[in-house]
Amino acid sequence: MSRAATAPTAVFAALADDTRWAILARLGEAPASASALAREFPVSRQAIVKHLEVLRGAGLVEAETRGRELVHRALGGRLSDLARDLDRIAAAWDRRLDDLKRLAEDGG
Amino acid sequence: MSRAATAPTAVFAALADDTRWAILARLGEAPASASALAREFPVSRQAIVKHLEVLRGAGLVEAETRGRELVHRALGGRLSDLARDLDRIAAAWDRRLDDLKRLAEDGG
DNA sequence: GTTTTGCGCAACCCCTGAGTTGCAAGAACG
DNA sequence: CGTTCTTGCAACTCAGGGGTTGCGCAAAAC
Repeated sequence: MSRAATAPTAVFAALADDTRWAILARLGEAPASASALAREFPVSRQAIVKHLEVLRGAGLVEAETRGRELVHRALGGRLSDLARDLDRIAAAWDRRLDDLKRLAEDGG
Repeated sequence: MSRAATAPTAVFAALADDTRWAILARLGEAPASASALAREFPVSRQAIVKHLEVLRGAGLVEAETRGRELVHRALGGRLSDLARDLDRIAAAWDRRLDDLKRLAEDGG
């Protein structure tokens, strides 16, 4: 229970960009290298590289050297962890909201 | 099935800021007005207002006029929807990864 | 061995967004 | 009515991040 369920803003920041999300989704279909992605996306290879670094930093992507290429693949683990946290947080909000409403009705 | 499970980057962007997340978490505990939040957080009221607008735009917060105050409260709905989507996406990634590995082993 | 092809580093541009201050207006309460 | 509290709009600053280009280098490919 030592996971940081308090402020997952770092992962959110990694997911908050459209290009980056597109790259991630693409890697979710099949692994690819930066150069390969640069051929598929309308941005430079360097832009792709930066995005991949961010994604790797957030634990959403893993890289492996294969030949002279650096192949990246999407990891579901971090994302499903996040999903679990978000669900718990959302439930807590709604529960507290209900408590407040109940108090107001009982008290009025 | 018309929900945009493809690119939830808008909601992510709303959640990607530490201050904004803190405000949202605070609203999850109990509703509050912008001025009230400005007294609790080390930023100006205007900054709070901007954050609240972003959160409202993302469907994470709802506002209601109460007396002369505008009271905001956190909504869990959007967040749990997002959690569901993320979980499905993560599962798809891992499934595809397994398929690829299986193919590689069978093929080799 | 020469020519691709892919990666890494660095410098640079530019726009967005977080934050600030200042001021005007309107509802609550004395 | 006057004061106070809260809200809203506007202009401004400033750092960070997405994107680009250029160059050098190493590993494959031929």
